Amino acid sequence: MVFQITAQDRDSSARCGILKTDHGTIETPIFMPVGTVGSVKAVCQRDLKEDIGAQIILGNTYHLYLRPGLDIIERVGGLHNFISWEWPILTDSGGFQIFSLAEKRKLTREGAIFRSHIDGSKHIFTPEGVVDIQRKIGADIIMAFDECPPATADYRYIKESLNITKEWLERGVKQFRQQSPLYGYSQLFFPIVQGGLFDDLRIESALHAISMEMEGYAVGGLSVGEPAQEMYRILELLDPTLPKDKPRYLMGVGTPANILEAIERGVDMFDCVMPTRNGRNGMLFTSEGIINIRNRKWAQDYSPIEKGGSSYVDEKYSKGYLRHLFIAGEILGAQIASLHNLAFYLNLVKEAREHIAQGSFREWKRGYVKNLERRL
RNA sequence: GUGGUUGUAGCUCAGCAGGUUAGAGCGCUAGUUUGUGGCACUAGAGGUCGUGGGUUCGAAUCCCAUCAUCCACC
Repeated sequence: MVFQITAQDRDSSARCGILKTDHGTIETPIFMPVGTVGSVKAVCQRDLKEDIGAQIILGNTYHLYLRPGLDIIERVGGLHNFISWEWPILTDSGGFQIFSLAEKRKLTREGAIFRSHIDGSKHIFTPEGVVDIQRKIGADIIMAFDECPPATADYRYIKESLNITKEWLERGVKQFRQQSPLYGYSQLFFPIVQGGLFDDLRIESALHAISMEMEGYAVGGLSVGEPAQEMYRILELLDPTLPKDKPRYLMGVGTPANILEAIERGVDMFDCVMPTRNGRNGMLFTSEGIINIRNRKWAQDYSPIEKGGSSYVDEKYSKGYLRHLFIAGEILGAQIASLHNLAFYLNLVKEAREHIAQGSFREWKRGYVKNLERRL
């Protein structure tokens, strides 16, 4: 049993759980900071762990495979050792990258042929190969290699794509079962549910994924441009279909409101570049709403970034100082904003956990969401 | 004092054999960002072209004067 439900909300599908890995347990619902190339951009590992309490971070198969390369990671005993992060890591398979690098890729049944964005060299990813790569990277949770079609794709395209994703999943699972971990700790394998915005394809994909009997399931292909309501609809559709006793991971989502709405619909795990990417560009998530710290109105605001915020930077530095750092192009600005935003996200899911445990999740969420998207 | 140089957006400059609403970079103002090719991207504001005359259908552009600037020589 790697996943245990510890609390179930009365009037929604929201629940709390504990996901066990050999690098530590993860309390769900959880937000996982994205560390694509072995670094959560602009945030050092000590701050991630000791200051804001990150429990698990992401790496990316596509990026790590290209740079620094597997031999370098393998020789030091895996990504944890390489990047000095001794807690859980999940690696995305690179399916999304192949999709977002559309001009340079070529999909075949065998796999995806693509060119490196770094040096133009040609590579092929197969479902088996991607499992092997993630074994070498040594992630605690490894993801199936899927095709992530655009939101605008029509039924026929999505159906075709799903056939490939299903076949690739079976091959990936087979490979995963045949190979053992390389570094003495166990690894989990999560299939990815696709199917676009079409109910029958989503259900088909979910049932197929469930038949693999893995320890957790991901929902992919959402938040790729469709309205949020569509995403919520799909989650509601999948909620009764996916096994209750396994963690559900909604890939790439999202805004604070997206996350709370998804938690209500039974999702346990999230990742998103938004807190770090937007943070680097001067956008801050606060309990009062969203602020663009570069705006002139903050120039002489000497109040803390966020009073009572959960990172030390929140009270240590003023908005006016942070604005100055951004206007001056100082790297410290990106560091402070990234840490603040991640702290906000991690605190968001922490509060969600507390309210689920207390049975007050829905009322709390309703009030909270109103403020969240407000622009200050 | 004499000869020459240069004055165009907040800054640095382009435009000058005369011709529609004078441009660029940076800066400034605001917006975008959802399994990270991003200290990125998009948009906007801002100029009596030193000043005053003149030539011309038409002047940032040609002529004269003047002011400022820098250089060289007395």
